[in-house]
Amino acid sequence: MVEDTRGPADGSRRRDAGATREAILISAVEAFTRAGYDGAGVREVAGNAGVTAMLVNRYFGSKEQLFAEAVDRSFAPRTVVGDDPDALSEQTAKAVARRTAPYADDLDPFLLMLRSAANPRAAEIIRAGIERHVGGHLTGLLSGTDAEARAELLLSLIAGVWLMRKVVATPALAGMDEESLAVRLRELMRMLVDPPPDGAGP
Amino acid sequence: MVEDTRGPADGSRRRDAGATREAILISAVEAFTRAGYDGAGVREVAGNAGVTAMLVNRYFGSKEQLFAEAVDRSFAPRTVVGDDPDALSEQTAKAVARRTAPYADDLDPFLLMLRSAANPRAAEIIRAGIERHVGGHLTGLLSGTDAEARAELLLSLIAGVWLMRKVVATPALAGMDEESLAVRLRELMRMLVDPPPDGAGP
DNA sequence: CCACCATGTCTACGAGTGTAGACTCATGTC
DNA sequence: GACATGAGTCTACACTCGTAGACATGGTGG
Repeated sequence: MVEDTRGPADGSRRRDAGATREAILISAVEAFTRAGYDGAGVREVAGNAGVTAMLVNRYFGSKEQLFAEAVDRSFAPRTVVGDDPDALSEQTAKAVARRTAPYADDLDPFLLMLRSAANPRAAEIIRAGIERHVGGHLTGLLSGTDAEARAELLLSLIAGVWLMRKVVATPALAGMDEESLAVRLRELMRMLVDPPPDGAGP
Repeated sequence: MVEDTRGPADGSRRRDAGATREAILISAVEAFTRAGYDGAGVREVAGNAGVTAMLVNRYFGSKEQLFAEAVDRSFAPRTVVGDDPDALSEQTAKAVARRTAPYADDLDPFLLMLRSAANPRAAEIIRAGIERHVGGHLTGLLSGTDAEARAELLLSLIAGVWLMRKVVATPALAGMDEESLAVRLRELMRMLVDPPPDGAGP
């Protein structure tokens, strides 16, 4: 009886709206992270959740709204940037180096962003998600002038490394060991975090 | 007589294989830069070149091969990173700040990359294109240890800023004035270009 | 015990995709 | 002036996409 390919073993979860909705959302995060907004289909998301495509639209309204909730779910936990302002450079650099290592393929919000930003609708949703979850939080951790811009530059650096190391897979960066990368990144991040260079007064 | 929408006014270029091929390639660079590999269709590329979709495949074999040639064409001219090793940080920082300004919407290879990297086939083609055109050139400009990795980190920084400022359009970075951004970027790039920190001898 | 409503599925549509084969027509040479 | 060759087009196929409406079904309150 191999009738059902994936999902909850065809008998565990039946007629449980909350659990089904959750399963769809989790499947959506996984699919959007792996293939991006345009590359992931509603049928694929539904299939990996053990339901039909129509149920996705019944619960989430449309693919776009499903993506919006998936972005929220993916960006909500702070897995990359920590909470301690003093150790921000150190911890973030280590986290980026570790989570972009070749063996690690977690479900990172950065991967979801990089693979979905090509679509303008998706890009707008991502922008809103960043502003709501990470942008404000990160800006609050920084002190000095241009905190918001420096926070977004920090995100730019992280996203760029993620892109080149994991998505495009440029050889030297993809093969770089975690320690060396963490050292380089920490120095770069220190420049954005610690000393606000500021314009010298006249 | 508004029978033909775009292209060479329906009478200028007729039965000129070379010119037609060139027109298709230019149209492809524009379309792939604006919408990415998945977002741009062969019919759209053909239409903007004033021909039919089939001619594209007749000249380029397939959409994938067309994309490969478009990547080559887009990455060949060195418009962002200069040729002078001494002024590399200064010139590159200024170029990035200027070409990611809100008013500027040129046909940048970085935009093409960012909007196409979601597709794995396209990502592989882009990786090859970077290695062939910019990677080696940039590595040659750097001296010291880990030149290749530092070159790719430089590209990561550029790509990240391009992504956040132009594609995702994060507010603070999108609205940042060119001068301030150039200053920040120059300092960050100096750290990757000028002094190879190197491991201190034991 | 039965009816009801939420939960989930089936069929289908219209549009769009990349691409293959057959076709038309202009152009240059004998 | 007829004809071969190459430039370009037309029609069509097999497929996927997101989504709408009608239908089936299971758990639960009366």
